[in-house]
Amino acid sequence: MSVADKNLAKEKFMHFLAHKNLRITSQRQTIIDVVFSTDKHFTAEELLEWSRQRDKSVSRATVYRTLPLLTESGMVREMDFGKDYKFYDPNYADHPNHNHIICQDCEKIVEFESDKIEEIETEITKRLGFSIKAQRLQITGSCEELKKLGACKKKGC
Amino acid sequence: MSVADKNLAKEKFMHFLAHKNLRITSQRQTIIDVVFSTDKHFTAEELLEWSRQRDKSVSRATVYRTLPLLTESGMVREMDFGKDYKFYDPNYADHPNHNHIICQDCEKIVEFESDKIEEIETEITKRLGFSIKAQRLQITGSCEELKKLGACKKKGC
DNA sequence: GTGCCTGCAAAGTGTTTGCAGTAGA
DNA sequence: TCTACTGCAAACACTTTGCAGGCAC
Repeated sequence: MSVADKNLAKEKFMHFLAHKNLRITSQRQTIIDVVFSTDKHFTAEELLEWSRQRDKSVSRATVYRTLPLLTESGMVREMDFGKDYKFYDPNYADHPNHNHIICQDCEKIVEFESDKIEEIETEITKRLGFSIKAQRLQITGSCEELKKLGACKKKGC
Repeated sequence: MSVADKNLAKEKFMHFLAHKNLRITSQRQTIIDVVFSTDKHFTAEELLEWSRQRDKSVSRATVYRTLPLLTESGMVREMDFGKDYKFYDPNYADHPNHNHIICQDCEKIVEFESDKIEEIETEITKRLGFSIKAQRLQITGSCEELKKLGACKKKGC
């Protein structure tokens, strides 16, 4: 995702806030700057840490209160791999149809797209009568390092 | 899943316990009976409730300590839909490749199978070099009742 | 000035665990 | 007998919330 795209997403989010009569406080500004300056997937705790590096006054509560706004706006996607904590994906705005594979050891997350998912959706709609709101294919597996070495050197790469 | 299949799964699980030198206590027996007498997906809390109806002495701790054994044996599958609690699927032994669609209102869960998922897995393995351990395609949508009435009458059907 | 927003700390929720007594094999 | 197993309650980890003061607009 290019810098220009990132800035566009950021701007859209600002509009989203304005539209809902929500204020752009300095803490929110910091959090937004952080989110829209990375491609990395992150956890709430990581977002707090990164934000505090720029502005000590950002609190855990504000991070947790801002994350739902980010997901509601569609600029960030929440991901749940069945771990205790959730991951957030800041690349969602540009690629709303991608899915994820996570390494079971180092938790490296790789994105991918596949037309076949849409095909499955069509199949489901016809067969079961559900209309589909959201779909997420989340795959757990071994990255190449884990396969070769039996363990990954660093976590959360 | 037929009654015969259920009993087979139950028997397999007993073997699994015996093989690991684990005991069949009366509480475990109750939990096992409950699990292998339903087709329904359930939560830990529901399993506790149902078990207590048969035997008051079953505690929450024992339920939580037994669930990992059930999943480890392959007779039950753990499912995570991003809700606070996990669901467990007792129909996994017979249909190890099925996936789930959950209604966003009443949380009704419907199972389905599709060859396309395997195709996606093959694609991933080739393209990204990951080997796949587990996959969960989780679809959220509206069941027919929700589509027609705008809301579902009962939750957790 | 209005009321949304903040940090703090306490509360909440699903799940796990230490302990001392219990019971299966 | 020998230990795995049990219930209980406290502990846990992540997330949410009540409150009193603060700040964007």
